[in-house]
Amino acid sequence: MIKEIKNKYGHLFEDELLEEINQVGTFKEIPEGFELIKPGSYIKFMPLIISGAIKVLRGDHDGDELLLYFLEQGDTCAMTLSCCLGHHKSEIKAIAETDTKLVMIPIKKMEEWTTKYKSWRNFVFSSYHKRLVETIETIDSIAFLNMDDRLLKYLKDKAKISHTKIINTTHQQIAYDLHTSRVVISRLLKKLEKKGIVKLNRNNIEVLEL
Amino acid sequence: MIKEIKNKYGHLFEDELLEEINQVGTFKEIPEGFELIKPGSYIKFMPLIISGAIKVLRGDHDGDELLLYFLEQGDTCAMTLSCCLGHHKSEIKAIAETDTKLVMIPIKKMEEWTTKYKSWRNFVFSSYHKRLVETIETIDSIAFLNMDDRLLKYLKDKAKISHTKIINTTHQQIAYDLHTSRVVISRLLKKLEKKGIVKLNRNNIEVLEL
DNA sequence: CAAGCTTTGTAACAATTGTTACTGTATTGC
DNA sequence: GCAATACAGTAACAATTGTTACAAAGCTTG
Repeated sequence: MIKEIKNKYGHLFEDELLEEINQVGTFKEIPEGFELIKPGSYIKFMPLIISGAIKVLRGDHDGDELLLYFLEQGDTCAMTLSCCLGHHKSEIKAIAETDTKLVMIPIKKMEEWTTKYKSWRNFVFSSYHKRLVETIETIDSIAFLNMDDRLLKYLKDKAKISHTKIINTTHQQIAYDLHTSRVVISRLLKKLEKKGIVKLNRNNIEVLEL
Repeated sequence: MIKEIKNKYGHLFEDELLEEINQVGTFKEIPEGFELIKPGSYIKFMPLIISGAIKVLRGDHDGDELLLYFLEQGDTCAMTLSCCLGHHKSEIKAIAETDTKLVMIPIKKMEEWTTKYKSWRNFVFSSYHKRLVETIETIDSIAFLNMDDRLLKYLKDKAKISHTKIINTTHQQIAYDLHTSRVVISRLLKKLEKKGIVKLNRNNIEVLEL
């Protein structure tokens, strides 16, 4: 494990901290679609992402949901952080977007490390910052964009995160992520196809313009 | 100054830190409507709110804007925090919602204190957490609620924050905060009045049901 | 108080998004 | 292969929100 951690986090953390991560962390390989965090559950571990991608959604009481942002290599989940440090319930849902490798850190170490390592503190602060900025960008999309532009942005983000132009998903799944209906997505996708921006197939969408 | 800081922050910070705040902080009284943070500007001080309230908005390039949340006594601005620590530009706008008293902390002290004081670290973490949660709640409103419910929530929040049932504002101002048009707000307010939930006057709205 | 400005009310209409219903076509499981 | 299921296309319509336009009422200032 130490090699992969060093590879992805070596430029951030000092050797001593890397060694501690190696000691107390648990390496995990998560398959695409696996639900890492369920709304309402208590979180006992904090994930450091080695490779792959995780999508983080807001889920309300009625089963409505909405994509907040994606996490990539080098990221951690700020909601997890604050749930850990504040011992709150999770207000979110996290699902592996692709096959993902990560290291689970017991929450107990978190507080210890914030005291002990400056690099860890900076990492935590910068994670919070990134997540806050991304959440606000999500607000931008919902508040300032029409559904067609939100859809296009969603497709581009998804293509970027999984490093492919071909997105394997259904219209219904997109509808869930954007909190709208399947019919609306089908309609707008057809419009995008007519404009030559995407190519539609069963269970997959090819983004032609990136 | 020390008395007011101790009064509002005494339960959070140890005496030594309170003393430092007293030494390096600048006490300020801000009138209602004063623009504390402009989008695109660099921030050099971090405000600790003693009393009053500040509203924080997202402002995009085209002059579109949207209310993110209110800050109250005991709060600080997480965006400021991360701007300070990360030396980023502000992506937001902050305006005094009521007459407000606050202490401005030079950003240089921030990092020093995160190393030195555990209580300060916890304060910063908890501020981030609160802001992240509130930002996500704002997403809930925009994504899951219709404009009439958003409007009612806005009115109740505003009444709560300024400790009064009577809100002094114009329909146009509400429209800016909720990023819609004045006509829409007037229309929905009239509906709320017919339902007996609010009473409308020129330049003020009385919220009857809290 | 008269002119000008701000604020609010309202109607008529447009655009966007949401809903229901029904179709056809792939895919899966037996 | 056949039935069941999942997925996508489309139309027709409803609801919500946005836009334009104009009138009336209240405040401000000379």
